[in-house]
Amino acid sequence: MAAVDLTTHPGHLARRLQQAHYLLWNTMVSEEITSPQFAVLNALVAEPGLDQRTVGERVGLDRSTIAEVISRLGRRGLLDKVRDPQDGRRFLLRLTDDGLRTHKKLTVRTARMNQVFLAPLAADEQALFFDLIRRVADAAEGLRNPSEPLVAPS
Amino acid sequence: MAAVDLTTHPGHLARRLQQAHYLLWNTMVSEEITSPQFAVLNALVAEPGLDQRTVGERVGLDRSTIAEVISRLGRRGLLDKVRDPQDGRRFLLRLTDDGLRTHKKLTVRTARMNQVFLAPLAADEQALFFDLIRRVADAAEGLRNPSEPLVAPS
DNA sequence: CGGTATTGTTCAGTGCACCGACGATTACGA
DNA sequence: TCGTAATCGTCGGTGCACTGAACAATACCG
Repeated sequence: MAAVDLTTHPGHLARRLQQAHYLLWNTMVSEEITSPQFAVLNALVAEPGLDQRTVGERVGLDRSTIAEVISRLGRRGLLDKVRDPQDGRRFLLRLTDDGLRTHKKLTVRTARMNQVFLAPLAADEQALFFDLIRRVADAAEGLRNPSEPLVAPS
Repeated sequence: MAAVDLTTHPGHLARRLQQAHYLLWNTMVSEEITSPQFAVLNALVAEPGLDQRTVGERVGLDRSTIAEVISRLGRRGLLDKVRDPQDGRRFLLRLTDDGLRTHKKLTVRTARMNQVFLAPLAADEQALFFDLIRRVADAAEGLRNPSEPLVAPS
């Protein structure tokens, strides 16, 4: 009697959206490399030599998760992990040639997939779609670290 | 050099949105009951006596996942599982009193959480937000079952 | 210089999400 | 009616995602 309409719940919609994306990715992009794995490859193309924690920050994954993703990519020979000689806590990450090739190949397929995924929306709606989701996600992430200073403390 | 801007990738945004929601849920709604678990409770409030597969269909989870979620809810004493006397393959699911109480309590908190989550958007933007996400998710789900007939075969 | 705090990584535990394969049960058709 | 097909649930395997705790290395401060 007091049941709720889940289609007005952003969390439920977000989950369904991600699942839909997951399925499309699997059929149109790759069954081996997942979307989060591609995000890591992409971050390392942009900034080679990052450490794990920073990569996680770039793609939005916590320490534990990023460690697993990187371990899988390393096992597939797509990246190399070297201890930082300047700071023995860090591992510096760098794509292998295979990793670079894989990123290039998937970039093309990902673009095609995004077109199909967003096909139900007109061009201006797509821009809105990005804007709305980004604003909600950014705001919620901001709630996480209320202590994050916007200016450096004097 | 050929790195891509992930903020224009709907899949990446969807993942970030869901993560943001997950965190907010954990702090504002419940640390015990998760959002998918609440979705199952809600489906059983609306339609008591459903079988597992149908519940999965209602909330958008496949058989394996729904089995685990239901097993957890059963372990917590929130629902009962009874073999269908009419069809020995099925289990009929029904909330316990505790399950009903839990759903009621979480419904209130979930509404509050949704308000906070969507606060960055104006009212008309929220409606748009729902509409755009729903359209994309529905279309992608449609691609899944191309054999799904829109009209009953004669 | 030495002790404490911070930082980067790992590990254990829980939960969601998919696929493919399997056994049990029911439905359908020859 | 009897055998094949479809359906429901389970199981094993892979991968994402978080928390909290442990460990090692570095940084900072008295």
